[in-house]
Amino acid sequence: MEPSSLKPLIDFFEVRDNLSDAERQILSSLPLRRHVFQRNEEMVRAHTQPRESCIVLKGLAARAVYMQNGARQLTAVHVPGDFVDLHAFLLKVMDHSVVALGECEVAFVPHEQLMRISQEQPHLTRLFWMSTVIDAAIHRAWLASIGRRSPEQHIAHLFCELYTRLETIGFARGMTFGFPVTQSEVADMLGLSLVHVNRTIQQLRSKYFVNWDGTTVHIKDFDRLAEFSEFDPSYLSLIKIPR
Amino acid sequence: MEPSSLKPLIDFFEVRDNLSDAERQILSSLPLRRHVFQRNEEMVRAHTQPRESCIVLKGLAARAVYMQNGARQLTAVHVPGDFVDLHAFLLKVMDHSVVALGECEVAFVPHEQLMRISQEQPHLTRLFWMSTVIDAAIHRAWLASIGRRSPEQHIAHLFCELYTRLETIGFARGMTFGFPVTQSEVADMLGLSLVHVNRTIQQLRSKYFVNWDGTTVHIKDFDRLAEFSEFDPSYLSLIKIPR
DNA sequence: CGGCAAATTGACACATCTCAAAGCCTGTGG
DNA sequence: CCACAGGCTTTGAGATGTGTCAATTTGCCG
Repeated sequence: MEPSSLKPLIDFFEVRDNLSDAERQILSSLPLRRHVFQRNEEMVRAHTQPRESCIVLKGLAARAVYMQNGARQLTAVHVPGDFVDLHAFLLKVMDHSVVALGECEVAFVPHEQLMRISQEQPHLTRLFWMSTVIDAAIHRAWLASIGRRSPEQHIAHLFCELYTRLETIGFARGMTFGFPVTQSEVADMLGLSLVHVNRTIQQLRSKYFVNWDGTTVHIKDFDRLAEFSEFDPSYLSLIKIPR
Repeated sequence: MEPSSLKPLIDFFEVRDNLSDAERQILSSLPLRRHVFQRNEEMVRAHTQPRESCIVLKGLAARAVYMQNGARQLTAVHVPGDFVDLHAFLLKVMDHSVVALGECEVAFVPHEQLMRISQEQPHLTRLFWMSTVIDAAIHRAWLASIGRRSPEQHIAHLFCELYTRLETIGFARGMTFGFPVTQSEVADMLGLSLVHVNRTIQQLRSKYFVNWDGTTVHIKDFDRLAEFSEFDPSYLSLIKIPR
Protein backbone atom coordinates (compact mmCIF):
# COMPACT_ATOMS: atom_id res chain seq x y z
CA MET A 1 0.00 0.00 0.00
CA GLU A 2 1.37 3.38 -0.89
CA PRO A 3 1.52 6.05 1.81
CA SER A 4 -1.66 7.92 2.65
CA SER A 5 -2.40 10.42 -0.07
CA LEU A 6 -4.04 13.80 -0.29
CA LYS A 7 -7.07 12.22 -1.91
CA PRO A 8 -9.33 12.90 1.07
CA LEU A 9 -8.43 16.59 0.93
CA ILE A 10 -9.29 16.68 -2.74
CA ASP A 11 -12.52 14.83 -1.95
CA PHE A 12 -13.27 17.39 0.75
CA PHE A 13 -13.13 20.14 -1.85
CA GLU A 14 -14.83 18.25 -4.65
CA VAL A 15 -17.83 17.50 -2.50
CA ARG A 16 -18.33 21.25 -2.19
CA ASP A 17 -17.16 22.66 -5.51
CA ASN A 18 -15.47 21.64 -8.74
CA LEU A 19 -11.69 21.61 -8.98
CA SER A 20 -9.96 22.24 -12.28
CA ASP A 21 -7.27 19.80 -13.41
CA ALA A 22 -4.72 22.50 -12.74
CA GLU A 23 -5.96 22.96 -9.20
CA ARG A 24 -5.95 19.24 -8.54
CA GLN A 25 -2.43 19.23 -9.88
CA ILE A 26 -1.34 22.04 -7.58
CA LEU A 27 -2.77 20.29 -4.57
CA SER A 28 -1.22 16.95 -5.49
CA SER A 29 2.21 18.42 -5.97
CA LEU A 30 2.37 20.31 -2.69
CA PRO A 31 5.65 19.49 -0.97
CA LEU A 32 4.69 17.56 2.14
CA ARG A 33 6.44 16.65 5.33
CA ARG A 34 4.65 13.58 6.66
CA HIS A 35 4.58 12.60 10.26
CA VAL A 36 2.77 10.08 12.42
CA PHE A 37 1.73 11.24 15.88
CA GLN A 38 0.83 8.93 18.72
CA ARG A 39 -2.24 9.29 20.91
CA ASN A 40 -2.20 12.55 22.80
CA GLU A 41 0.85 13.99 21.11
CA GLU A 42 0.58 17.67 20.23
CA MET A 43 1.08 18.26 16.53
CA VAL A 44 0.59 22.01 16.88
CA ARG A 45 1.21 23.79 20.13
CA ALA A 46 -0.74 26.75 21.48
CA HIS A 47 1.13 30.09 21.61
CA THR A 48 3.67 29.01 19.00
CA GLN A 49 4.09 30.58 15.60
CA PRO A 50 4.02 27.71 13.09
CA ARG A 51 5.72 28.03 9.70
CA GLU A 52 3.67 25.25 8.19
CA SER A 53 0.10 24.01 8.38
CA CYS A 54 -1.03 20.42 8.63
CA ILE A 55 -3.55 18.22 6.91
CA VAL A 56 -4.90 15.04 8.51
CA LEU A 57 -4.20 12.04 6.30
CA LYS A 58 -5.23 9.19 8.55
CA GLY A 59 -6.72 8.89 12.02
CA LEU A 60 -8.28 11.63 14.10
CA ALA A 61 -7.06 14.89 15.60
CA ALA A 62 -8.66 17.44 17.88
CA ARG A 63 -8.28 21.09 18.72
CA ALA A 64 -7.66 21.73 22.40
CA VAL A 65 -7.79 24.80 24.62
CA TYR A 66 -6.05 24.40 27.98
CA MET A 67 -6.99 26.03 31.25
CA GLN A 68 -4.55 26.94 34.01
CA ASN A 69 -5.67 24.12 36.27
CA GLY A 70 -4.83 21.57 33.58
CA ALA A 71 -8.41 21.07 32.46
CA ARG A 72 -9.00 21.39 28.76
CA GLN A 73 -11.80 21.85 26.28
CA LEU A 74 -11.68 20.13 22.91
CA THR A 75 -13.34 22.35 20.34
CA ALA A 76 -13.42 20.16 17.23
CA VAL A 77 -12.47 16.74 15.92
CA HIS A 78 -10.70 16.46 12.58
CA VAL A 79 -10.84 13.62 10.12
CA PRO A 80 -8.70 12.68 7.10
CA GLY A 81 -8.79 15.35 4.44
CA ASP A 82 -9.21 18.18 6.93
CA PHE A 83 -6.72 21.00 6.49
CA VAL A 84 -6.74 21.34 10.28
CA ASP A 85 -4.21 23.98 10.84
CA LEU A 86 -4.93 26.35 8.01
CA HIS A 87 -5.92 28.80 10.74
CA ALA A 88 -2.27 29.23 11.65
CA PHE A 89 -1.54 30.68 8.23
CA LEU A 90 -3.62 33.77 9.07
CA LEU A 91 -3.49 33.80 12.85
CA LYS A 92 0.30 33.59 12.92
CA VAL A 93 0.21 32.84 16.65
CA MET A 94 -1.78 29.77 17.70
CA ASP A 95 -4.63 30.31 20.13
CA HIS A 96 -5.01 26.55 20.70
CA SER A 97 -3.25 23.22 20.29
CA VAL A 98 -3.95 20.35 17.93
CA VAL A 99 -3.54 16.89 19.41
CA ALA A 100 -3.72 13.38 18.00
CA LEU A 101 -6.63 11.17 19.04
CA GLY A 102 -5.21 7.71 18.64
CA GLU A 103 -2.51 7.29 16.04
CA CYS A 104 -2.73 10.05 13.47
CA GLU A 105 -0.81 10.66 10.28
CA VAL A 106 -0.56 14.22 9.03
CA ALA A 107 1.16 16.17 6.27
CA PHE A 108 2.71 19.56 6.90
CA VAL A 109 2.69 22.19 4.15
CA PRO A 110 5.05 25.19 4.36
CA HIS A 111 3.35 28.55 4.62
CA GLU A 112 5.37 29.82 1.65
CA GLN A 113 3.39 27.39 -0.49
CA LEU A 114 0.12 28.65 0.91
CA MET A 115 1.24 32.21 0.35
CA ARG A 116 2.10 31.41 -3.25
CA ILE A 117 -1.34 29.89 -3.80
CA SER A 118 -3.03 32.81 -2.12
CA GLN A 119 -1.20 35.19 -4.50
CA GLU A 120 -1.84 33.23 -7.67
CA GLN A 121 -4.91 31.03 -7.25
CA PRO A 122 -7.97 32.98 -6.15
CA HIS A 123 -10.35 30.07 -6.49
CA LEU A 124 -8.18 27.63 -4.59
CA THR A 125 -7.69 30.33 -1.99
CA ARG A 126 -11.43 30.62 -1.59
CA LEU A 127 -11.65 26.88 -1.11
CA PHE A 128 -9.02 27.03 1.62
CA TRP A 129 -10.89 29.93 3.12
CA MET A 130 -14.10 27.90 2.93
CA SER A 131 -12.44 25.10 4.84
CA THR A 132 -11.70 27.43 7.76
CA VAL A 133 -15.18 28.89 7.61
CA ILE A 134 -16.64 25.39 7.86
CA ASP A 135 -14.45 24.89 10.92
CA ALA A 136 -16.14 27.94 12.41
CA ALA A 137 -19.55 26.48 11.58
CA ILE A 138 -18.55 23.29 13.37
CA HIS A 139 -17.52 25.35 16.38
CA ARG A 140 -20.97 26.96 16.35
CA ALA A 141 -22.67 23.58 16.19
CA TRP A 142 -20.56 22.48 19.16
CA LEU A 143 -21.48 25.63 21.06
CA ALA A 144 -25.13 24.86 20.48
CA SER A 145 -24.54 21.27 21.63
CA ILE A 146 -22.72 22.14 24.78
CA GLY A 147 -25.01 25.04 25.62
CA ARG A 148 -28.43 23.81 24.65
CA ARG A 149 -28.42 20.04 24.11
CA SER A 150 -28.58 17.40 26.82
CA PRO A 151 -25.45 15.31 27.25
CA GLU A 152 -27.21 12.41 25.53
CA GLN A 153 -28.17 14.57 22.59
CA HIS A 154 -24.71 16.06 22.50
CA ILE A 155 -22.97 12.72 22.08
CA ALA A 156 -25.57 11.62 19.56
CA HIS A 157 -24.98 14.81 17.59
CA LEU A 158 -21.24 14.30 17.71
CA PHE A 159 -21.57 10.78 16.33
CA CYS A 160 -23.89 11.98 13.57
CA GLU A 161 -21.41 14.70 12.65
CA LEU A 162 -18.43 12.40 12.56
CA TYR A 163 -20.22 9.68 10.65
CA THR A 164 -21.39 12.19 8.07
CA ARG A 165 -17.98 13.78 7.64
CA LEU A 166 -16.21 10.45 7.40
CA GLU A 167 -18.75 8.98 5.03
CA THR A 168 -18.32 11.97 2.74
CA ILE A 169 -14.66 11.18 2.15
CA GLY A 170 -15.15 7.41 2.05
CA PHE A 171 -13.82 6.64 5.52
CA ALA A 172 -16.99 5.14 6.99
CA ARG A 173 -19.05 2.25 5.74
CA GLY A 174 -21.93 0.26 7.11
CA MET A 175 -22.92 2.79 9.76
CA THR A 176 -19.59 2.19 11.47
CA PHE A 177 -16.51 4.29 11.99
CA GLY A 178 -13.32 4.11 14.00
CA PHE A 179 -13.34 6.26 17.12
CA PRO A 180 -10.40 5.15 19.23
CA VAL A 181 -11.03 7.66 21.95
CA THR A 182 -11.13 7.58 25.70
CA GLN A 183 -14.24 8.52 27.68
CA SER A 184 -12.13 11.12 29.35
CA GLU A 185 -11.40 12.66 25.95
CA VAL A 186 -15.11 12.69 25.13
CA ALA A 187 -15.64 14.43 28.46
CA ASP A 188 -13.24 17.12 27.26
CA MET A 189 -15.30 17.49 24.09
CA LEU A 190 -18.57 17.81 25.99
CA GLY A 191 -17.31 19.97 28.81
CA LEU A 192 -18.46 17.35 31.33
CA SER A 193 -16.84 15.06 33.84
CA LEU A 194 -15.61 11.60 32.97
CA VAL A 195 -18.10 9.97 35.31
CA HIS A 196 -21.05 11.73 33.82
CA VAL A 197 -19.98 10.85 30.30
CA ASN A 198 -19.74 7.24 31.32
CA ARG A 199 -23.30 7.26 32.62
CA THR A 200 -24.58 9.11 29.59
CA ILE A 201 -23.02 6.63 27.19
CA GLN A 202 -24.69 3.78 29.01
CA GLN A 203 -28.05 5.46 28.55
CA LEU A 204 -27.35 6.01 24.88
CA ARG A 205 -26.37 2.39 24.41
CA SER A 206 -29.61 1.18 25.93
CA LYS A 207 -31.95 3.72 24.45
CA TYR A 208 -30.78 5.22 21.23
CA PHE A 209 -29.43 2.61 18.92
CA VAL A 210 -25.78 3.54 19.13
CA ASN A 211 -22.88 1.55 20.37
CA TRP A 212 -19.30 2.48 21.01
CA ASP A 213 -16.84 0.05 22.51
CA GLY A 214 -14.03 2.55 22.90
CA THR A 215 -12.67 1.81 19.44
CA THR A 216 -15.53 1.72 16.98
CA VAL A 217 -18.86 3.50 16.84
CA HIS A 218 -21.75 1.57 15.40
CA ILE A 219 -24.92 3.48 14.62
CA LYS A 220 -27.88 1.17 14.52
CA ASP A 221 -30.44 3.76 13.44
CA PHE A 222 -28.98 6.93 12.01
CA ASP A 223 -32.28 8.64 11.36
CA ARG A 224 -33.44 8.14 14.88
CA LEU A 225 -30.12 9.37 16.23
CA ALA A 226 -30.25 12.42 13.99
CA GLU A 227 -33.79 13.26 14.96
CA PHE A 228 -33.07 12.77 18.63
CA SER A 229 -30.07 15.09 18.53
CA GLU A 230 -31.55 17.57 16.04
CA PHE A 231 -28.67 16.89 13.67
CA ASP A 232 -28.96 18.93 10.50
CA PRO A 233 -25.88 18.45 8.28
CA SER A 234 -26.29 21.74 6.47
CA TYR A 235 -23.64 23.38 8.63
CA LEU A 236 -21.10 21.08 7.00
CA SER A 237 -21.76 22.73 3.60
CA LEU A 238 -21.99 19.43 1.76
CA ILE A 239 -23.43 21.02 -1.37
CA LYS A 240 -21.52 21.46 -4.58
CA ILE A 241 -21.75 25.19 -5.35
CA PRO A 242 -19.29 27.46 -7.15
CA ARG A 243 -17.37 29.26 -4.42
CA MET B 1 -22.55 64.18 12.29
CA GLU B 2 -22.03 62.26 9.09
CA PRO B 3 -23.36 58.69 8.94
CA SER B 4 -21.34 55.93 10.59
CA SER B 5 -18.31 55.16 8.46
CA LEU B 6 -16.22 52.13 7.72
CA LYS B 7 -13.45 53.51 9.88
CA PRO B 8 -13.84 50.82 12.55
CA LEU B 9 -13.42 48.13 9.88
CA ILE B 10 -10.26 49.79 8.67
CA ASP B 11 -9.10 50.07 12.27
CA PHE B 12 -9.83 46.37 12.74
CA PHE B 13 -7.42 45.55 9.93
CA GLU B 14 -4.81 48.16 10.76
CA VAL B 15 -4.47 46.87 14.29
CA ARG B 16 -3.41 43.55 12.78
CA ASP B 17 -1.53 44.47 9.61
CA ASN B 18 -0.68 47.43 7.42
CA LEU B 19 -3.07 48.50 4.70
CA SER B 20 -1.78 50.19 1.56
CA ASP B 21 -3.42 53.42 0.44
CA ALA B 22 -4.93 51.53 -2.46
CA GLU B 23 -6.44 48.96 -0.12
CA ARG B 24 -7.85 51.61 2.17
CA GLN B 25 -9.28 53.23 -0.92
CA ILE B 26 -10.90 49.99 -2.08
CA LEU B 27 -12.49 49.48 1.30
CA SER B 28 -13.71 53.05 1.56
CA SER B 29 -15.31 52.97 -1.84
CA LEU B 30 -17.24 49.74 -1.39
CA PRO B 31 -20.85 50.30 -2.40
CA LEU B 32 -22.85 49.96 0.81
CA ARG B 33 -26.46 49.44 1.64
CA ARG B 34 -26.95 50.78 5.14
CA HIS B 35 -29.66 49.63 7.46
CA VAL B 36 -30.56 50.07 11.10
CA PHE B 37 -31.98 47.04 12.89
CA GLN B 38 -33.93 47.18 16.10
CA ARG B 39 -33.29 44.98 19.10
CA ASN B 40 -33.83 41.32 18.29
CA GLU B 41 -34.35 41.81 14.56
CA GLU B 42 -32.64 39.23 12.37
CA MET B 43 -30.24 40.85 9.92
CA VAL B 44 -29.22 37.51 8.43
CA ARG B 45 -31.46 34.49 8.62
CA ALA B 46 -30.35 30.89 9.06
CA HIS B 47 -30.86 28.59 6.07
CA THR B 48 -31.02 31.48 3.61
CA GLN B 49 -28.56 32.13 0.83
CA PRO B 50 -27.48 35.76 1.19
CA ARG B 51 -26.21 37.74 -1.80
CA GLU B 52 -24.48 40.26 0.39
CA SER B 53 -22.50 40.28 3.62
CA CYS B 54 -22.81 42.76 6.42
CA ILE B 55 -20.45 44.84 8.51
CA VAL B 56 -21.45 46.23 11.91
CA LEU B 57 -21.13 50.00 11.95
CA LYS B 58 -22.70 50.86 15.28
CA GLY B 59 -24.20 48.90 18.14
CA LEU B 60 -23.91 45.19 18.79
CA ALA B 61 -24.96 42.06 16.93
CA ALA B 62 -24.83 38.37 17.80
CA ARG B 63 -24.75 35.05 15.99
CA ALA B 64 -27.57 32.74 17.00
CA VAL B 65 -28.27 29.04 16.53
CA TYR B 66 -31.87 28.03 17.16
CA MET B 67 -33.11 24.72 18.51
CA GLN B 68 -36.45 23.15 17.68
CA ASN B 69 -37.98 23.96 21.05
CA GLY B 70 -37.31 27.65 20.52
CA ALA B 71 -34.25 27.76 22.73
CA ARG B 72 -31.20 29.33 21.17
CA GLN B 73 -27.47 29.57 21.69
CA LEU B 74 -25.63 32.77 20.90
CA THR B 75 -22.16 31.92 19.63
CA ALA B 76 -20.50 35.33 19.35
CA VAL B 77 -21.08 39.03 19.86
CA HIS B 78 -20.02 41.47 17.18
CA VAL B 79 -18.92 45.04 17.58
CA PRO B 80 -18.50 47.93 15.14
CA GLY B 81 -15.92 47.16 12.49
CA ASP B 82 -16.65 43.45 12.48
CA PHE B 83 -17.32 42.02 9.06
CA VAL B 84 -19.87 39.72 10.71
CA ASP B 85 -21.31 37.92 7.82
CA LEU B 86 -18.26 37.33 5.69
CA HIS B 87 -18.88 33.66 6.40
CA ALA B 88 -21.88 33.73 4.07
CA PHE B 89 -19.60 34.55 1.14
CA LEU B 90 -18.03 31.08 1.34
CA LEU B 91 -20.74 29.09 3.07
CA LYS B 92 -23.39 30.17 0.58
CA VAL B 93 -26.11 28.78 2.85
CA MET B 94 -26.26 30.20 6.36
CA ASP B 95 -25.89 27.77 9.24
CA HIS B 96 -26.98 30.41 11.77
CA SER B 97 -28.70 33.77 12.12
CA VAL B 98 -27.31 37.16 12.99
CA VAL B 99 -29.48 39.28 15.26
CA ALA B 100 -29.26 42.82 16.56
CA LEU B 101 -28.57 43.33 20.27
CA GLY B 102 -30.12 46.68 20.92
CA GLU B 103 -30.23 49.10 18.01
CA CYS B 104 -27.61 48.16 15.45
CA GLU B 105 -26.54 49.85 12.24
CA VAL B 106 -24.94 47.70 9.58
CA ALA B 107 -23.69 48.01 6.01
CA PHE B 108 -24.33 45.33 3.43
CA VAL B 109 -21.74 44.64 0.73
CA PRO B 110 -22.74 42.70 -2.41
CA HIS B 111 -20.93 39.40 -2.90
CA GLU B 112 -19.91 40.47 -6.40
CA GLN B 113 -17.71 43.08 -4.77
CA LEU B 114 -16.16 40.50 -2.49
CA MET B 115 -15.64 38.20 -5.44
CA ARG B 116 -13.89 40.95 -7.33
CA ILE B 117 -11.59 41.62 -4.40
CA SER B 118 -10.89 37.94 -3.98
CA GLN B 119 -9.88 37.73 -7.65
CA GLU B 120 -7.73 40.84 -7.70
CA GLN B 121 -6.51 41.64 -4.20
CA PRO B 122 -4.71 38.72 -2.57
CA HIS B 123 -3.60 40.66 0.47
CA LEU B 124 -6.99 42.18 1.17
CA THR B 125 -8.46 38.72 0.66
CA ARG B 126 -6.14 37.34 3.29
CA LEU B 127 -7.26 40.07 5.68
CA PHE B 128 -10.89 39.16 5.08
CA TRP B 129 -9.95 35.52 5.57
CA MET B 130 -8.16 36.49 8.79
CA SER B 131 -11.31 38.15 10.04
CA THR B 132 -13.25 34.89 9.71
CA VAL B 133 -10.44 32.93 11.28
CA ILE B 134 -10.51 35.26 14.27
CA ASP B 135 -14.24 34.60 14.50
CA ALA B 136 -13.38 30.90 14.77
CA ALA B 137 -10.86 31.69 17.51
CA ILE B 138 -13.58 33.57 19.38
CA HIS B 139 -15.85 30.55 19.04
CA ARG B 140 -13.10 28.41 20.57
CA ALA B 141 -12.70 30.81 23.45
CA TRP B 142 -16.45 30.65 24.02
CA LEU B 143 -16.37 26.85 23.90
CA ALA B 144 -13.69 26.88 26.57
CA SER B 145 -15.78 29.32 28.62
CA ILE B 146 -18.99 27.40 28.41
CA GLY B 147 -17.33 24.03 28.88
CA ARG B 148 -14.65 24.71 31.44
CA ARG B 149 -15.23 28.04 33.17
CA SER B 150 -17.67 28.70 36.00
CA PRO B 151 -20.60 30.95 35.13
CA GLU B 152 -18.94 33.76 37.07
CA GLN B 153 -15.69 33.33 35.17
CA HIS B 154 -17.59 33.04 31.93
CA ILE B 155 -19.30 36.40 32.29
CA ALA B 156 -16.07 37.99 33.48
CA HIS B 157 -14.29 36.59 30.41
CA LEU B 158 -17.02 37.88 28.14
CA PHE B 159 -16.71 41.38 29.57
CA CYS B 160 -12.93 41.29 29.21
CA GLU B 161 -13.28 40.19 25.60
CA LEU B 162 -15.80 42.85 24.71
CA TYR B 163 -13.93 45.62 26.47
CA THR B 164 -10.72 44.65 24.70
CA ARG B 165 -12.33 44.46 21.28
CA LEU B 166 -14.18 47.74 21.71
CA GLU B 167 -11.20 49.53 23.11
CA THR B 168 -9.15 48.45 20.10
CA ILE B 169 -11.40 50.32 17.70
CA GLY B 170 -11.96 53.30 19.97
CA PHE B 171 -15.44 52.41 21.16
CA ALA B 172 -14.70 52.06 24.86
CA ARG B 173 -13.14 54.54 27.23
CA GLY B 174 -12.63 54.69 30.95
CA MET B 175 -13.21 51.00 31.57
CA THR B 176 -16.80 51.41 30.41
CA PHE B 177 -18.72 50.21 27.40
CA GLY B 178 -22.30 50.05 26.25
CA PHE B 179 -23.91 46.67 26.63
CA PRO B 180 -27.65 47.19 26.19
CA VAL B 181 -28.51 43.55 26.60
CA THR B 182 -31.08 41.60 28.52
CA GLN B 183 -30.12 39.03 31.15
CA SER B 184 -32.06 36.55 29.11
CA GLU B 185 -29.80 37.28 26.15
CA VAL B 186 -26.73 36.77 28.30
CA ALA B 187 -28.26 33.46 29.37
CA ASP B 188 -28.36 32.51 25.69
CA MET B 189 -24.68 33.39 25.39
CA LEU B 190 -23.71 31.32 28.42
CA GLY B 191 -26.00 28.37 27.76
CA LEU B 192 -27.62 28.87 31.16
CA SER B 193 -31.04 29.82 32.48
CA LEU B 194 -32.11 33.39 33.02
CA VAL B 195 -32.49 32.86 36.76
CA HIS B 196 -29.02 31.47 37.16
CA VAL B 197 -27.50 34.31 35.17
CA ASN B 198 -29.27 36.78 37.41
CA ARG B 199 -27.78 35.21 40.50
CA THR B 200 -24.35 34.96 38.95
CA ILE B 201 -24.34 38.62 38.02
CA GLN B 202 -25.18 39.56 41.57
CA GLN B 203 -22.20 37.59 42.80
CA LEU B 204 -19.96 39.27 40.25
CA ARG B 205 -21.19 42.68 41.28
CA SER B 206 -20.39 42.06 44.90
CA LYS B 207 -17.14 40.20 44.46
CA TYR B 208 -15.34 40.98 41.28
CA PHE B 209 -15.22 44.66 40.62
CA VAL B 210 -17.62 44.72 37.70
CA ASN B 211 -20.92 46.39 37.34
CA TRP B 212 -23.57 46.17 34.68
CA ASP B 213 -26.88 47.96 34.97
CA GLY B 214 -28.41 46.42 31.85
CA THR B 215 -27.09 49.19 29.64
CA THR B 216 -23.49 49.88 30.49
CA VAL B 217 -20.69 47.67 31.79
CA HIS B 218 -18.25 49.29 34.13
CA ILE B 219 -15.08 47.38 34.95
CA LYS B 220 -13.58 48.57 38.18
CA ASP B 221 -10.46 46.40 38.08
CA PHE B 222 -9.66 44.95 34.69
CA ASP B 223 -6.56 43.07 35.76
CA ARG B 224 -8.37 41.34 38.54
CA LEU B 225 -11.23 40.45 36.23
CA ALA B 226 -8.82 39.12 33.62
CA GLU B 227 -6.91 37.05 36.11
CA PHE B 228 -10.08 35.67 37.64
CA SER B 229 -11.45 34.60 34.26
CA GLU B 230 -8.10 33.54 32.77
CA PHE B 231 -8.56 36.07 29.99
CA ASP B 232 -5.64 36.02 27.56
CA PRO B 233 -6.31 38.36 24.61
CA SER B 234 -3.94 36.57 22.26
CA TYR B 235 -6.83 34.74 20.59
CA LEU B 236 -7.97 38.10 19.25
CA SER B 237 -4.76 38.42 17.20
CA LEU B 238 -4.14 41.99 18.22
CA ILE B 239 -0.60 42.02 16.87
CA LYS B 240 0.46 43.84 13.74
CA ILE B 241 2.08 41.19 11.56
CA PRO B 242 2.24 40.91 7.76
CA ARG B 243 -0.53 38.49 6.79
C1' DC C 1 -51.60 56.29 37.66
C1' DG C 2 -51.63 51.85 34.96
C1' DG C 3 -49.15 48.65 32.14
C1' DC C 4 -45.15 46.22 30.57
C1' DA C 5 -40.79 44.28 30.22
C1' DA C 6 -37.00 43.06 32.84
C1' DA C 7 -34.88 41.89 37.19
C1' DT C 8 -35.13 39.55 41.53
C1' DT C 9 -36.48 36.05 45.00
C1' DG C 10 -37.87 31.70 47.08
C1' DA C 11 -38.66 26.84 47.07
C1' DC C 12 -37.89 22.56 45.37
C1' DA C 13 -36.63 19.08 41.82
C1' DC C 14 -33.05 17.36 39.07
C1' DA C 15 -28.46 17.32 36.92
C1' DT C 16 -23.65 17.02 37.43
C1' DC C 17 -19.42 16.91 40.07
C1' DT C 18 -16.16 14.93 43.25
C1' DC C 19 -14.12 11.34 45.71
C1' DA C 20 -13.23 6.80 46.32
C1' DA C 21 -13.55 2.04 45.44
C1' DA C 22 -14.25 -1.88 42.22
C1' DG C 23 -14.11 -4.24 38.07
C1' DC C 24 -12.05 -5.16 33.35
C1' DC C 25 -8.74 -5.78 29.83
C1' DT C 26 -4.39 -6.01 27.93
C1' DG C 27 0.54 -6.39 27.71
C1' DT C 28 4.62 -7.98 30.12
C1' DG C 29 7.72 -10.67 32.87
C1' DG C 30 8.49 -14.77 35.23
C1' DC D 1 0.40 -20.25 31.12
C1' DC D 2 -0.29 -17.35 35.14
C1' DA D 3 0.27 -13.26 38.13
C1' DC D 4 0.56 -8.49 38.16
C1' DA D 5 0.71 -3.61 36.81
C1' DG D 6 -1.46 0.14 34.59
C1' DG D 7 -4.96 2.37 32.12
C1' DC D 8 -9.83 2.53 31.33
C1' DT D 9 -14.45 1.82 32.61
C1' DT D 10 -18.07 1.33 35.98
C1' DT D 11 -20.46 2.05 40.45
C1' DG D 12 -21.96 4.22 44.69
C1' DA D 13 -22.79 8.04 47.75
C1' DG D 14 -23.07 12.54 49.09
C1' DA D 15 -22.15 17.51 48.04
C1' DT D 16 -23.00 21.27 44.71
C1' DG D 17 -24.68 23.42 40.83
C1' DT D 18 -28.59 24.63 37.84
C1' DG D 19 -33.15 24.46 36.17
C1' DT D 20 -38.11 25.28 36.71
C1' DC D 21 -42.12 27.52 38.31
C1' DA D 22 -44.38 31.10 40.23
C1' DA D 23 -44.67 35.28 42.73
C1' DT D 24 -42.77 39.94 43.63
C1' DT D 25 -40.42 43.99 42.81
C1' DT D 26 -38.40 47.61 39.96
C1' DG D 27 -37.94 50.87 36.32
C1' DC D 28 -39.62 53.13 32.42
C1' DC D 29 -43.19 55.14 29.49
C1' DG D 30 -47.55 56.67 27.89
